[in-house]
Amino acid sequence: MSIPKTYSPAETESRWYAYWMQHEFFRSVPDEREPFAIVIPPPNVTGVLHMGHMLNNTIQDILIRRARMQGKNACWVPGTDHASIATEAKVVQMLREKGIKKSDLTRDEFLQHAFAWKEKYGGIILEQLKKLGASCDWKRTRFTMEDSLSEAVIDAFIHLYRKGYLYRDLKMVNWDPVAKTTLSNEEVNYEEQQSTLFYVKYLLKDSDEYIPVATVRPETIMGDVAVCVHPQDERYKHLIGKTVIVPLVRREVPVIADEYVDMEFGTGALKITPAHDIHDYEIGKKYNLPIIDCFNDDGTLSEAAQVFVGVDRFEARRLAASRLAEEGLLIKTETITNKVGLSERTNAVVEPRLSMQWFVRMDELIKPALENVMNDNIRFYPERFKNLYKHWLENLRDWPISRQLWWGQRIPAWYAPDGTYAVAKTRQEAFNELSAIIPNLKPDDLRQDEDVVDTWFSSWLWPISVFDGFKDPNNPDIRYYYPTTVLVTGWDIIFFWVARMIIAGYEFRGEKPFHKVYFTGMVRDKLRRKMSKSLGNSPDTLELLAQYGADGVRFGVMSASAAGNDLLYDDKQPEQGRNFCNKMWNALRLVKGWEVAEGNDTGNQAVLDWMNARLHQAITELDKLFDEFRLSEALMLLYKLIWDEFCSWYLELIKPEYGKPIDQHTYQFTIGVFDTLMRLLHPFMPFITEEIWQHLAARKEGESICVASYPVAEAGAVNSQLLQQANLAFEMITAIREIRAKAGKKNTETVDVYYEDDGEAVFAPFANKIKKLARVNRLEPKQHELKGAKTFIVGGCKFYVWTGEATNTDEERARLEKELEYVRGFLASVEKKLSNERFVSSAPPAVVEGERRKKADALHRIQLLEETLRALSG
RNA sequence: GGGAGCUUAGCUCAGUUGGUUCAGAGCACCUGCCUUACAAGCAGGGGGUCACAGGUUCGAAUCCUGUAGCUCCCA
Repeated sequence: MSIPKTYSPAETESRWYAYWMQHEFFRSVPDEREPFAIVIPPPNVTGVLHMGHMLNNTIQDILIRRARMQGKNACWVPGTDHASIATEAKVVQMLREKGIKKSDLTRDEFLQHAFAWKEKYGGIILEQLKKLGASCDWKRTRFTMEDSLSEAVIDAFIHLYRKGYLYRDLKMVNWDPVAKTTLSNEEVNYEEQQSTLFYVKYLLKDSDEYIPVATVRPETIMGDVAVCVHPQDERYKHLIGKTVIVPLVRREVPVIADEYVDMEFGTGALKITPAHDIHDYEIGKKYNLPIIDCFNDDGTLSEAAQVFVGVDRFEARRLAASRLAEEGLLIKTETITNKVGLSERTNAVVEPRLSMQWFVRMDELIKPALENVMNDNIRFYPERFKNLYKHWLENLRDWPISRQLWWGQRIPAWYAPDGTYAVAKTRQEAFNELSAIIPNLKPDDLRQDEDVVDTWFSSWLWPISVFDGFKDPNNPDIRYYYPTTVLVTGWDIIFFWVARMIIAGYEFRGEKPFHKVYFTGMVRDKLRRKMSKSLGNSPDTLELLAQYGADGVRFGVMSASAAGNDLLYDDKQPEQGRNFCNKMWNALRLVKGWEVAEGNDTGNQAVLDWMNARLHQAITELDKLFDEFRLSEALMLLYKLIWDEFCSWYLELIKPEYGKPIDQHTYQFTIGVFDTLMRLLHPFMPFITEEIWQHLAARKEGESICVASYPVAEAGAVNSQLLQQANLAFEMITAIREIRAKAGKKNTETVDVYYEDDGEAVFAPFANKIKKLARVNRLEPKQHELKGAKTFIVGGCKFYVWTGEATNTDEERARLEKELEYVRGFLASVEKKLSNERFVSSAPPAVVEGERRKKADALHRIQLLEETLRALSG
């Protein structure tokens, strides 16, 4: 049979993915089996596959494929998130390129464009996930803005409103003047910047005296309503209660005193601008000061500012500074470093702004969410994220959910002309409610809230809404799959999303949304920088998949990512994965290339038994690693099992001589082991394992490794004595090879090996295998003195290797003395322990016994080494 | 300012309830090999005072305290 020398993944992967889809192996419907459900963290519809997605989705696929093979009813629900701000920004830009301004469109027209855009581009990332091998039930694909899920959002809103958890309030919010929308605290990034601190004179009314006020924002002076000093500040104490003149607008405002002021910072006097600073707002509220909002929603100055009207805030800052200087009111300037909030979406400097918003009151809602994570009812992997979660929940503020956008679920609140409002599913319902209290109200008088809700207000319902748990709370899907088994996501959205899903789960269903949460780390580049579009340090994922194959890439991202730990990406990782594929491919070529002979008398039985024992030992270890979500360790274990033990040892041990056939018994066993190995590896590397598995035996149409049974460990198969003997035999082979290599022996040349006493017991079942792999001609008991032979000790026995020429005595002596020195040092440390009475009396007996054995071994080894040295001298 | 985490081989990191010859893996490096599955490979090899200083313990990479450096989160 002719199989190409190098494995090429591209064609193989698309062929098998199509086969899997055709046979609907990933389809899941409720039945009597145990469910194993995962809901995907829905990627942004505007998104393309990046490294984080690959890591995250590979992990989900590993868990779901393994569960499927274990006979569970595995259901992985895919979908996308409508991502209000990001998508609206993208659509606005797309329209602008076509010469259409958003402001020229009605809301409905805009939404039509947006949905058209989503239809065209919104599925790209899901197609890319297929290239990665993701075994989602694609028939279940959901979208957070499809009708059913939007209805869930509205229902949730109404539910919370009726329970008194929603309220409207004027609050200081983070305003993005570019996107013209509010941002949540989590969507603001703070960055250090160099800023100018302006020292400005606030003149006292009818006096030449002034209070110096330091500010980095002179463009907000027009909104000043007071100057505040510390009540104990000797510099200003006598001015409290007097009136000062606000520069530029010549407004008369009071000097007030509050302990909030830091006497050390700046001049110790603070200008109070309630409309543009959160702390000023609090102080303003405390002293009943007016609010003067001097900005428009796009960051330009408003009529209320009186000066620089229509000018952008940063330009206004320059203008204000120079006018202050002209008027002689600028004392000095200073450069300082301060932190400035930037919008995560548009990178615009965030403007604190007072706005009427809908808020979710969180105090009651968080209670079950906190309790059930802290008591491990929902388990976090790694556990340390519990701390972060707890800290956040305990310091949580109310959640502002209004977004001044069109793309999203519109808030179901209807306002009558007098401002009275009702929250209801439809205009008619709202009208029914309001007309009862407002005479002569007509349906058309009602105006629906212009805002949509925050995207997270829809994605927090995801584990419920994908199973239609709002529309039909008792439907078979939600009853079967909910709570889902595990959620896999990056720790960076533990607040945005994970915590809120848990809150929603308990609030809307009275039950947790998932049993376990596995947090992945962030993917970073070699310089430890988080991968991001703006840095351009993320590799092109599609190119990676094409270059190394999906299996290679999956291996690469998994091999270096312990749970919750960051992954430092390097091209070496998928390269290693690709090489691994090639290694397995060539093992297949070897096995399939053998001619098989009748008959069972093989001389391989000990090797087969060893391989079987090792295989089942490994399965047990793997199960344990999976239980603890130690996936990268599980993968490394399989890598070594396949490469080192199956390929390097096992196949070499049973490989027939060139041109000779292999016996039926060994062949069948080997195919069986190979099959088991492929099934164990399949969740990690689905494509190549399917390809090889299909080659190993004649399979029927419709058979697939996807749905083959996952191997189960047989405790009885683990023969520890045989494992021990094999290890000694391998040690011998390595020792002989080392001597050969140092002696410069060619592969075609053989050596002779002799042993003393009961040496045969060390390697008995593997004698002929040692001869084969170490290229040994004679392996016999030592009959006479062997002057000049090299020696090694394995399993407490001494072996002599005769390479055909006498060894260099000086070198050999030096080597032996070095080893002797090490063993003596080791012996000393063991004896020290054993001579300590408290060790002998308080350590577990097994440990003490182990130390005694070590001592005996060391003594024996020393004796052998000393003998050898004497013989060398004599 | 408050909190969390990290420091183990040249690099990236495992190391679970303290105890087996426990100091490991991968990559990188050195030497020799195109040995009829695989040079994307084979065989062999070198390399670490487990950040530092104390403490607990019969026993510490592992537990505790402190110090230094780094990273992240929150204010």
